[in-house]
Amino acid sequence: MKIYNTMSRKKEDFLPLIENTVNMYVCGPTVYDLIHIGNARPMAVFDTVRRYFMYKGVRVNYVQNFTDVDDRIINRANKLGVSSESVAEANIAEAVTDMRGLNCLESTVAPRVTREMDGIIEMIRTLIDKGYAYALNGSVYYSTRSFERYGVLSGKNINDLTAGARVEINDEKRDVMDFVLWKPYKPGEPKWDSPWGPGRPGWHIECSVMAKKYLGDTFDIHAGGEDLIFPHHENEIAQSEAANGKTFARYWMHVGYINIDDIKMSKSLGNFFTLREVAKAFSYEVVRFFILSAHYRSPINFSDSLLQAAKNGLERLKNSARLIKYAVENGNETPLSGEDAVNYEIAEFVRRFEESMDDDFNTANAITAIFDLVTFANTQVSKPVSKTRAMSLLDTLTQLCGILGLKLLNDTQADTSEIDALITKRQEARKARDFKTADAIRETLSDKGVVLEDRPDGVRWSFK
RNA sequence: GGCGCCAUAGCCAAGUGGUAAGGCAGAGGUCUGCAAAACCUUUAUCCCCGGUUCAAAUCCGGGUGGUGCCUCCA
Repeated sequence: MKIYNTMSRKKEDFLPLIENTVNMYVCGPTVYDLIHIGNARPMAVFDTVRRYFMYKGVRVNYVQNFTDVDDRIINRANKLGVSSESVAEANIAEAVTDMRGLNCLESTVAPRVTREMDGIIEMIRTLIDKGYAYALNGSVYYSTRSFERYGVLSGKNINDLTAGARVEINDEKRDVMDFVLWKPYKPGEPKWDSPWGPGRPGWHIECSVMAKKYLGDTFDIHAGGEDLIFPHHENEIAQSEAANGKTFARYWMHVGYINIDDIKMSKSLGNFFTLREVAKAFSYEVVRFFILSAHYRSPINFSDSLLQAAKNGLERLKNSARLIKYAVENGNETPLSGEDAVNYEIAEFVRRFEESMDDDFNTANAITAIFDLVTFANTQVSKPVSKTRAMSLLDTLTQLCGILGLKLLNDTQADTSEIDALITKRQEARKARDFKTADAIRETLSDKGVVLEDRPDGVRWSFK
């Protein structure tokens, strides 16, 4: 398996530190509001990465944090006249709802900054002791120039940065490129005690601390959005490697941006959508499918028409699952000739799927393999087919889609006798050429989520 | 100013040396009371110029256009 490593800027063979276990850390959202679709991309992508590892028989320790102390949360809380804890608490709950909606597996650990203060203070103290950080007037700063490798991940040179960076004026810092590890308390903000006085941690230190605590000094994959490469991940490396004296993450994975009209979605431009509103207009599943339909490192545009196209494509997969399921329930009991050839074909689709996923999680190509499987399966089940053959088609399709976190069949149960009665009634109407009534009944059934197919051999129905 | 990325059909999107996957949309066909679904057929020489090579969308150089990071952001 190959993974593109942002650090080396090339695809590398992936070799986990511990056999059969992958430790990965994914930077999670800052919970000041509902998460937006930009947050949804790493969630969907790295959940898929995780599922694929699991499919390969590898255990995954998946850590995704919630940043629950931050300027924006504080601003929000002050605006609403409530505590920042309650803002964070409420939005974590919302984020969890959204993540479940996206069908993301629960994190092995979902740490929160506010519960990790001891570790944070500990690491800051270590950095000061080792000469990488300095305390000043209640603040603690990291001295970037003390860390020789600073810039390795983003490919930036400190001197180039200082030349053009629009840095806020802060005469206090020894160097404009230094970043804050501990911020002194200001009225209206939450605070924790520390050796440097009351205050709160800077943004970057939290991930260094939580990754160390839950995954160790060195772990396999550190993941997040592309916009975290600099300065966030760069700073994490500086902190962790300086404090621990070891390699931090061995592979860095970053998802591309989500754009609106080819322009990056951003807070400052205000051109963003919450995941909640998009899921309402389409569905979480469509969002997930849409995200996975492009390679995770490419930027993707977001628009209604693109979502609609994704929705239609996903519909095709679901229809296929329905057709195959019907064949599973109604197929021949005894195997037909040519089962071996079919099994060989099926294995070939799986092989192609894996080959694509093994190549830096190329979900776009993996989906192609699925579509080809679907065409094959649809052809198979349009002819007489055995239960066992239909079963292996269905198992394969649902398994591959399951790796992508897509559920094709919904398991809603309803009173089928009522449905059967309506279908009988409709058939009588059709026989009498009373198509108006027949179509009305079809409409009624459609509202119940029942799809009808009039076939030469009778009516077939299934839940959508 | 420094450092990057991208440019493939109407739309989206794979494809890093051997003569263009897939999806959506469109067109035609099979099936059908009409639908829906499905299946079949059909729609590109890969931004431009030059170079390397037996061979380039794929490598190199130049250009054009777009965009990102250097500030909070997934």
